[in-house]
Amino acid sequence: MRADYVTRPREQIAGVLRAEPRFLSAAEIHRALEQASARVSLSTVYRTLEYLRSKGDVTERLDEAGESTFMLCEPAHHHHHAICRVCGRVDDVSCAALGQIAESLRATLGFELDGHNMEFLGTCRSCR
Amino acid sequence: MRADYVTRPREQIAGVLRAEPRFLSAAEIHRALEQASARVSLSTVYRTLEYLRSKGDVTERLDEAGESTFMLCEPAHHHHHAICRVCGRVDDVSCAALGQIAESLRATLGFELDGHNMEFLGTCRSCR
DNA sequence: ATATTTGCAAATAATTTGCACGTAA
DNA sequence: TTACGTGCAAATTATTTGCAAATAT
Repeated sequence: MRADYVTRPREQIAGVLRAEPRFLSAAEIHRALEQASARVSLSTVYRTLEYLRSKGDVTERLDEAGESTFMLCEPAHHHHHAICRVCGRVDDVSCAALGQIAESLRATLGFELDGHNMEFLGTCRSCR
Repeated sequence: MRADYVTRPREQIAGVLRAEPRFLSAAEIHRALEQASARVSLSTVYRTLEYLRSKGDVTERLDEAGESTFMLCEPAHHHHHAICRVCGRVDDVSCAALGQIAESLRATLGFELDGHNMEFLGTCRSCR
């Protein structure tokens, strides 16, 4: 589970992700494949998602229930997400204010910031 | 699993959380109880953590592996956490800049913000 | 007295893994 | 040809649940 072989399951899974720009669980992807008459095993879905994640093509997110969900999204430029609670639509959000926050954490807590997670939840423009 | 009965398991579990101001998994709490010769079943740990969470006494966090972890922390005033990668120590961080972020999301994306998660990771003062 | 909590063992559910077979290179 | 990927079924792991016995009120 390392080399970049181009296989049908990998293409089909990438196709589902490309068609649906929101976070999907392995089971949702598997269901989408079934509906498209693509016979791919659930284990292959898991293995392929891990492969894509390790390549940096896919972002993983733990949803409220603790399930892993995935979305095509190269994190080349570090950024965060505004996730619509209604439709799941995801917009990218940059983190401009982070420098100030890092400085404030260092000054008030002596805390050396080296990573962060931010998520914004709400309602997107088309769901209002 | 609702009423506020004061039972020994509940007191013992709260005791472990009080003694350890960082996020602990159900299994870690269970192990701590064993070491203190407190015989409490793992299911009771789970049920009690859910009870404390529903009361608002405990905050739940999904760690990197997707496991649930818990910490005593009434979210009376909404805030976030600076978590030390070395020792797990947690400091509270307020979210003062959120108003501006909400305004910016509304203006640029038409996104109506109604919730957010932020986590800051790094090294605390005593672990540097 | 009686409503609630607990312990235990069994059930779930998401995810991972071993292995024989299929496939891309 | 051969290293890698896939499918299947079984294993693993965190978490939940049913129920009879114990406990708090």
